[in-house]
Amino acid sequence: MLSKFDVLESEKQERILNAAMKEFAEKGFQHASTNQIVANAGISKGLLFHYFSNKKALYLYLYEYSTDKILEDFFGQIDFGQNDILLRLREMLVIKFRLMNKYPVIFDFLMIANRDEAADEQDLKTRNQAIMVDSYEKLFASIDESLFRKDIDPGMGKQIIIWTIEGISNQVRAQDKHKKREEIQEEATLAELDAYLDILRKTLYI
Amino acid sequence: MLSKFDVLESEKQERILNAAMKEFAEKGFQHASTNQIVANAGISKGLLFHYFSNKKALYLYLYEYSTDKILEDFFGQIDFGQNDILLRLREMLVIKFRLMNKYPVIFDFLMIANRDEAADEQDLKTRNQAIMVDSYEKLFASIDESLFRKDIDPGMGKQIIIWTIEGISNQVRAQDKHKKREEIQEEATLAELDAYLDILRKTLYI
DNA sequence: TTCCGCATTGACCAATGTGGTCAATATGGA
DNA sequence: TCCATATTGACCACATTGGTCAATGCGGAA
Repeated sequence: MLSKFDVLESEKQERILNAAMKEFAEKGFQHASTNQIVANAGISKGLLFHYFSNKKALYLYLYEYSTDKILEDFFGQIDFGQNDILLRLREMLVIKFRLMNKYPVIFDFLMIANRDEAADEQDLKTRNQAIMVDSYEKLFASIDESLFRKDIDPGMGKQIIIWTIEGISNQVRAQDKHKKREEIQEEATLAELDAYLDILRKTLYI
Repeated sequence: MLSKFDVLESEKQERILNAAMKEFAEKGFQHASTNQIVANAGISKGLLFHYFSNKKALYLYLYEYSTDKILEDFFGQIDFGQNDILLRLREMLVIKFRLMNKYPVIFDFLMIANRDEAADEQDLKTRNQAIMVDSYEKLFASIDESLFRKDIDPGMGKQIIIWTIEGISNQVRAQDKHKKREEIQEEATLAELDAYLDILRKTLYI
């Protein structure tokens, strides 16, 4: 059954979700302040507790909501037929940009949520962690190792590629935090990414 | 003049410094709890305020202390004559390991301290930031770009190398957090690092 | 043994902030 | 006009905060 929150106009919904995720991501469950959340979301204290029965319910809602989003968007629409790791990772970064645009803190929130001791509900957590790890492994399991130069360990080659793309991704996020948010500049970043992918292809592949 | 704190036996001193840096790194200046710090350090509340007049004085002490350590150890003993970036970065990682062994949270603390809005004392902060940025640039300024393959942009080549080493470094730190701390295993990690450096040399250099 | 001076403790305090409630009000459609 | 729902924010009991200080522990000198 749909809760009162689920039928909100999506703009207000996202304002609340983003404010809450940001607060939890910064301070963890225990030290996150509902006062801060309502202030950032631009709603009254009473309204928040009209939507969610208490702090923990809000947290769990966020957790399920964001894992769902990630699983659908991120793992759901990857083309597992694409066995060239360079192209597959490029695809992932594009999806990540789309998500970061809509929920700027969703990845931060999930990262700390999976490590937060205070907010247990262990079953839910371990279940989702298992799914995540599983999908993550699948992402890099079936890639075509024959593309690599013969004198290079393919596992290490993969790592270098992953770290490079993480580096670009983090660099974008850092820039983005200091700037006034307009839109994450996909085009410019993708051009940069492609330049790096060219180098990696030229050097690591046959 | 030496404060009461400076003449403590170094074991106790480090216990207090590490406890305080950890707390500030986790929660930022405003939300860090002196109660937590004394609990983690295994001393009484009164003793902490016997050494430091208040929370801010403790914070500033930590800030100066750790920037000093970094500037001395990290930037002070790098061989700027070594223009092969691969070798120079290897050197830096070794020094980083040594520091992380003694002060497991020193880098975390400094990273958040430089961004923390609440604990200003802006002059001190901007001064040290300037020094850091300056040194950081010097670290990568004089490297020998002629070592790179002609068909590779040297700036991008550098970045790939830096990101790879950051990747290894982060991976070690993540492992280390989950393990019972004995010693950060320099040997094993250095062996792994060298394997990666081999690949990078083979692929990016002439 | 006595005594002194410093190291160390933790109960205590006013102040601030917490998650959560609820009676009062705004709002918009019938 | 009226009602049901959306929304507010003052309010509460309670926890935690940074910081104090009278009381105690303790090692060495006499």
